[in-house]
Amino acid sequence: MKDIAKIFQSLDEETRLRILALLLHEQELCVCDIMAVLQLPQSTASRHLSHLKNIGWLQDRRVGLWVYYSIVKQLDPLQQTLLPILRHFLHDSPDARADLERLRSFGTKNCCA
Amino acid sequence: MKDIAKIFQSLDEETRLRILALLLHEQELCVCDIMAVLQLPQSTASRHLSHLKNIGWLQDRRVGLWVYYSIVKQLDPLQQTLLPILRHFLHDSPDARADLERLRSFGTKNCCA
DNA sequence: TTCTTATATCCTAGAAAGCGGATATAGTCA
DNA sequence: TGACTATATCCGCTTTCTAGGATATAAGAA
Repeated sequence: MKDIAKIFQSLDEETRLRILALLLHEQELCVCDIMAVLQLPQSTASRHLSHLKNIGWLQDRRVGLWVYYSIVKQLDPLQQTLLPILRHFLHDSPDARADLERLRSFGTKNCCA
Repeated sequence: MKDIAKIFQSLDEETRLRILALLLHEQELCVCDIMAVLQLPQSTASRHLSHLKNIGWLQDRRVGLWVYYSIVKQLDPLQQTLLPILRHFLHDSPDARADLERLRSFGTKNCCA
């Protein structure tokens, strides 16, 4: 039951939902992308990403100086069940749409491009 | 997005999950049932119940001195989607099973019986 | 009205979580 | 090696959440 609560807890914060919403549309993103799109200080972006990784939502892949985060392919059963629900409900959210728009407009101008 | 986060937040606490798990099996329960089964002080039980009511999960019905809580029939879309998932995953939880067992063993010996 | 009971709310303390600047780490390049 | 960069972690501060005893409210009974 604690595990279930922890999974829901990982979704109870707007910043983390925004990160997941982005990664539901983009294969993978590096920390600097997240910082730029969500306009977060580096430590804040990194902290949320590592939280989502610890809970099991995200995996990371280091390429040189950059670290790319993506959604884990084989999620835990509850998370696997929740994923399409997140996709559906976050897709309707104006905040998530705005973030995606901002991501597109940045194009390849970011640090890791 | 804030609304979505709030719904997940209402599920990020073990006590609230235990209450929902009970109400997924029992049509309705009064506060004293919850107190007895979860072994919570009265103010704690009442606080969590009113939290779940404010978020939209529960409705209450007063009968004399007692207040019976039950799961809302027409939930908000996200909650409606999450409900069967909760049913499924909470059903497998030993904690929830233990609570149900305790509820059965109390039978009609409670305050509101 | 007064007493009793079930529930809700108040209040303060403590725990947990988030924030973001500062610092550490890891990798690149010269 | 040393300078530089992207990311992670540390640390102090603030905010948010919870617990549970104390008090208030609401309803029934005498």
